[in-house]
Amino acid sequence: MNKLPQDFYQSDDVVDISRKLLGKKLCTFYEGQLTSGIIIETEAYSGRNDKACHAHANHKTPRNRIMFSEGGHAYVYLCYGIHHLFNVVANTEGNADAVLVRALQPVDGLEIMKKRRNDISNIHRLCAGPGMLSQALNIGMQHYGLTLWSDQIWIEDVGVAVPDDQIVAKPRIGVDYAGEDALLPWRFYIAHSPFVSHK
DNA sequence: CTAACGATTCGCT
DNA sequence: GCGAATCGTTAGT
Repeated sequence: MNKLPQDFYQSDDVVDISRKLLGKKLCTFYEGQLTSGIIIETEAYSGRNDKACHAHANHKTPRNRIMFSEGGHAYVYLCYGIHHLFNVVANTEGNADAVLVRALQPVDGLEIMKKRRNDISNIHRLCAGPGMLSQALNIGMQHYGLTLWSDQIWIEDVGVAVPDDQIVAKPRIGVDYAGEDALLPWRFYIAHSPFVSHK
């Protein structure tokens, strides 16, 4: 077990952190059960200039307050009243950047994750979206604000190196409301992976 | 206090 | 491909 150190998250380049999270392993431990997956797809959000970001123009609200903390915390929120979306808080205190984790290649606790996902049979669809992976790993508001080296949720370096030419950069999903910022190529995924989300 | 709306997913056509 | 589900957050009255 080799959890990422806090300084991994404290760079002021959230796009770089977003790319570097590809190939890392996101894990949760709940009721004696370990579930995890390799991060296949991410999106970067910047509080400073990015209209798609919840903390756009550094606007702080009760929901997004954890984004203003130092990097390495979990930012979880409820979307469409149904889905919990998991983000990695980045940068230093007062700089509200975050990385949305959008897809995983399932690794540990396959049967448990399938059960949580209503006995889905297609392994490629098990964690192929931000709401899906949260359901599979049982990520919820109980994780809001936890550090990513805690005992309940954490991210490991498992020695997987994703070469730059294997990283695809595309515009982010579901942020049409952000105007020109919706065009930024801040969605990243591992080329040819069958575990990537799709609209 | 009220109302509009999502960083989505699933089922049905 | 399309539309419903579903409710906390947010901004405005």
